[in-house]
Formats: sequence, structure tokens, C-alpha cells
Amino acid sequence: MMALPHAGGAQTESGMDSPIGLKATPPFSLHLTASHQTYYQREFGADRYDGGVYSRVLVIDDAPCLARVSAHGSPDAPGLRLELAGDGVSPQKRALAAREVARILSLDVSLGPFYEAVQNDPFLGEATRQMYGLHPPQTGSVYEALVMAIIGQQISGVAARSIRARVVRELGTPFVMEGQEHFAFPRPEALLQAGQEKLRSLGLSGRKVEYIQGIAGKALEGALEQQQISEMGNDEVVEALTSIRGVGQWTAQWVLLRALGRADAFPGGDLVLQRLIGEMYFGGRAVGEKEAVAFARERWAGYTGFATTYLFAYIRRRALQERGELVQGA
DNA sequence: AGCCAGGCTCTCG
DNA sequence: CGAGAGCATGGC
Repeated sequence: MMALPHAGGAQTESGMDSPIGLKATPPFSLHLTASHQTYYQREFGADRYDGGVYSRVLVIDDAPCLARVSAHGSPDAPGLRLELAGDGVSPQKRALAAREVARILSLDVSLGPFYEAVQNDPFLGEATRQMYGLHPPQTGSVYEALVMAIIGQQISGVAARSIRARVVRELGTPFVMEGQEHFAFPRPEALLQAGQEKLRSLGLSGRKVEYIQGIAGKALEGALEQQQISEMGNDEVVEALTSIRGVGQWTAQWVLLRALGRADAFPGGDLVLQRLIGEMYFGGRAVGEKEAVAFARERWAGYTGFATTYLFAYIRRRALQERGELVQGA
């Protein structure tokens, strides 16, 4: 980029800077939060959680830098350490990166009121104690949440995972650090320049290619700016997003939850969510979208977003447990 | 082998 | 309006 107006401190011009200490509102567990973000894999999309370190390539002022976060302390007294690597990481960029990491890991979110509200809930009460300190992690942007959601529409989680991984690896911006390759989430330009055949070869249907390229176009127009959308109310966001081709109620609610951190979002159209609610609260009977929404809004008023995060977390952990892969971590 | 999977749009009664 | 077809990959 360009010369700095003033020298900031101990950082070098490039490479690794001195670590930044971050605070989180307790209880906070990096292990649970980052694991949830990566679906309990080492890598998922543009997120990585490996060896107790959460990492992701951030794009600050159009320049990529690798953020790595590790934890010390306990959920009730959490301490976090953020390391940034990249060319020309100025003090200003360090501050922006720290803010971005705090947003993605929902560091400032307080779980207390939610935990109190559901402590006697026969299912969620126990789930919150098992996953003590899980904050609802966020996507890198509204644009990223939309693209990821559309890839996942209708198909199974496993199928979606492999397509999402291909999209990020093939079209994402590479960033090499200590011999390891990381990828920033593909920029809108990359999705548009890729061409339909290329995107189809990654496993997307022709329809989804149109949707995703349409969204990339919206992003380039500046119609998906985080700042602007985060100032809208839920209904306003849903209306704006569902006017985009390929974005329905489920996807819009997903964005509210995953990109905007709305505590009262609820993707009631989600099959997995419907099945778990039916299993845990309706004696195994199938419930549809209307019933799931009515139930959740009444029972978890104001906390449906947290409830959704914990329900999904429960399902992901149970799937691992059934395969004997759940590793108990710090 | 065939059917379903963390939806959505388009088409047709 | 409500219902149905079609879509891509991966797992059972």
C-alpha cells in the first residue's frame, strides 16, 4: 500500500507482527466457537481450526492478511491472542483486523440472558451446559453468507461441504504462510470471471451458478455492504434479500443468523432444524415450517437465534459422536 | 440402483 | 393461491 503517516510501535513492515490481546465476554470458549464454525472439521470454507488455533484470511483495505487466534484461560476468564501476518500491516489495519475477528467470533456477545432463559428447558438447558461458552460465530460478510447458503440449498451437508471447499480452493485468493496455503473467500470478481462452465465443474447446478453470479454482481454494485445492511431491521433485511433471485426465506433467515448475528433470527424452513425440534419437543412427530416457527417464537422469544445455534451444534456433535470422532477439547 | 438431502424458481391448474 | 418438476453431489 503506502507509507504510514506515523510509526505505530513494535511491528515490522511485513511478516509477523507482535500479538494483540483480545477480550471476550464470558463465558467464551474458542474451542467450541471455532469448532462450530468449521463444522468440527480442520477446515470449512475459508475458516480453519487446527491445533487449537482458529485462522482465516482477512481482507483489510483490499489487502489480504492471515489472522490466527489462540486462547488461554478458561471460559469464565477467557484470554485471546491474535497474530496477524501479511505485508504492510499498519496499526490502523491491526485495529480493523481485531474488530473483524471480534465480530466473526462474536466475542462481545453475552450468553447470560439466553442461558438463564433456557436453563429449565428439557433439551436446550442441558445443551447449553454441555456447550458452555459457545458463541454464535459469523461469516466474513453478507456476500459470503449468501454464496455459502445457496451452495447448501437442498443438498446434504456432506455434498455442500465438498462443493464449498472446491469453490474456496479454486477461486479464493491464495495466501501462503510458512509453507501452508490459506485461501480468502473468493472475491465477487473471481466468481464472475470464472465463467459458468468452471463453476458447474465445481459441482453447482446451472441454476445455482446464475444465483451466485447474480449475488456477486450485487456485491460489486455495493448492494450488500455490511454496514448498510446491519442498520436495517430484520423484516427489512429479509425483504431486501429475498428480492434477489435465488434467495428465499430460509436463505434470508440464514444470513440474519450467520452474517448479522441477529438474536431473534430463525430459519424455520430448515429440514434439519425441523427434525430436531420434532424429535426433542414433539415426541418424534414431524413438524413443518409453520409449526416450528410458532413453537420457537413462543418458547424462545428473543433468543431463537441462540437456540438455533445450539440446536445445530448439538446435531453436529451428535453426528461426530456416533462415528466416534468427537474429541473433547479444552 | 435409486432416493433423498440444511431450497428455490418456474410452470400450471 | 397451491402443488409439482427439476436441479447437482454424496451417502445409504
